[in-house]
Amino acid sequence: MPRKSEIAKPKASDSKKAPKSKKGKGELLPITSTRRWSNQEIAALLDRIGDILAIEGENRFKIIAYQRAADVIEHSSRGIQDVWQGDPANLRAIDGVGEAIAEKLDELFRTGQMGYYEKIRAQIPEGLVDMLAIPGVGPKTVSKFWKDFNITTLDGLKAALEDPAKNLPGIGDKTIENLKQGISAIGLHTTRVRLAVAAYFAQELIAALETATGNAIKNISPAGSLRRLRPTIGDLDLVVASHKPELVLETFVKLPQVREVLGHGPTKATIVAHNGIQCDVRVLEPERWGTALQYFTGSREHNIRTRDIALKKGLSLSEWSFTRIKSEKEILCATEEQVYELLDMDWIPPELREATGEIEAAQQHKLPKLIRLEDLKGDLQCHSKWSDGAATIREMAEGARARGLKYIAITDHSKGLGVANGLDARRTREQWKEIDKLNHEYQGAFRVLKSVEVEIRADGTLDQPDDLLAGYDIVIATTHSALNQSREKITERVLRALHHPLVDIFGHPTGQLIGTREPSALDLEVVFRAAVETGTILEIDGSSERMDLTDVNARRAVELGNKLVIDSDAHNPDGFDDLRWGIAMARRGWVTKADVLNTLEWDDLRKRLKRNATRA
DNA sequence: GCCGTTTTCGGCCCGACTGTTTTCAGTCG
Repeated sequence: MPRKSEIAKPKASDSKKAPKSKKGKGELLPITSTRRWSNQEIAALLDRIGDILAIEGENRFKIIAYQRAADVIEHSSRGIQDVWQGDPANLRAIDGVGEAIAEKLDELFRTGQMGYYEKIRAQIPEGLVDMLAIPGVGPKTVSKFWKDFNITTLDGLKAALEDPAKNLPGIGDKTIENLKQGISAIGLHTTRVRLAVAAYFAQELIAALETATGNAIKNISPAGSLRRLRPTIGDLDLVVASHKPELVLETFVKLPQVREVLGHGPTKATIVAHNGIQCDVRVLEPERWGTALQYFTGSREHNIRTRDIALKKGLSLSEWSFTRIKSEKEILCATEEQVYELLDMDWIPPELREATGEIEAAQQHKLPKLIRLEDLKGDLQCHSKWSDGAATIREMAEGARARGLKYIAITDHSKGLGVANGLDARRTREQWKEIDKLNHEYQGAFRVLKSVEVEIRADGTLDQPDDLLAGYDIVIATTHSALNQSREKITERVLRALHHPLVDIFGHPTGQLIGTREPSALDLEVVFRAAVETGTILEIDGSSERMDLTDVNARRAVELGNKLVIDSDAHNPDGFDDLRWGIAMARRGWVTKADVLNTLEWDDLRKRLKRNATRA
């Protein structure tokens, strides 16, 4: 939920110095030439404008307008520059983008410059925005440093805080201490962790808190971006229903996982755990569970919209309750369903609460029926000891069976990927014999598919000959090397593979590794259209490091008519549990069961494959 | 700066916690 940690890393491939807001050391621009702008960069630029305006003391609603536009653009499933198409009027269709911002973005796309930004950034000292990165320091404080004390840089502030002779009226000892700590902590609390890491840690904290508080806790749930299953999590939010909030919070801040207590009041506490994850806990009475959980799940923008709808119905909505504005009478909601019902909406799955159309859909009773984990009948990417996996094919099959799956494709790597002990033709045919034997044993109760994760070479050719590719049940093609190719080059390379008649699936399309490797420069819009045209299926790789396609990309792909598969990319039997992260991305992307082909039985799925369609 | 099933003007979500300028502004979520 926190605005300031929602800023995704700009694409490394797109710019050397990308716009950044609130995160410190964010030298912005220079904007010098026309090029392609990622949504993240545009959002960061608009946020930056908001920051500057805030320091200047501008009308706060103007600042909010820039922030909201940034938020919408960042969460958009389409590249804003693609939407633009040379006409600012196209940008006006984006919620939160009006005439003024549309004109400014138009100028940015046409000229590579934004005059307004250049103008306002020249009005304040360069270093002021960097100081916003200090936790607890906002625009008013920065403005005070500047105007009252003539402090305009982080280093200047640091020196002033250390200087006993420096008189800083209005800044007490406690604040000075907090500022010193805050400066040294810049960047420490802003790293987002992967969804899986946050989810498992939340489980651990919840178990510890429940054990330590006896029966004081009536209900407890993750909220915030974790409950919405965003690919990465900034802060961990937990909501607790209890009649003993003091006891719960006293216990919480003393848990062994806690490194530092940042705040501790009667209903709320904030801590930093030893693993560096910041965690907020809120406690309310069980009678208020519905409004509490709804509010803390967010997103921020979803809440603003829902509260606005409440206002139009004469109701004020907070985490505590609804309140009739005229009579000041409280209406308590013990469930989230009641909250949405009072707003005349269907209950909205948390994964959709990003203010990207779910509210309108819920009002019109047109929410999609999202895919569920139990809808999956098979997994079309996993690995065995034959390449870089840790288990035998039999062990993998048993792991999948234990989770209710009916088939898996063993997709050990092709030989070009030397690091992964890739298979050549001879070993491939040996592996097929083992699979045949296993399938014979299963007698139809389970099926192991002959498959390969074939490497798409830098020039777009495949790493295995066609006669070998023709022998598999199904083939998934992926890129692992030369991921830093230019947009044109890597797109052309992938298109070549999509047009290959024996490539059934294009796996983990962008090659991203969350927090480690940015997505490739691939033009997904072009790739998605080509996949539809060629009948190539796109993969959501659920491995918690990949989650690729991500939510917005999956949504766009389905909008364009693509079919998907959701795979675990498991390298050991427990790896099949990663299917849940793939499902998370799919659900966030509004994906339904009908969009995902491995919800089908193998016999039905087989008929949908390109290799079999083209033969028929 | 954005927006409209009351509005093209006049609104814009709501509350917790902290520190200090002791009654509330600033920040955060």
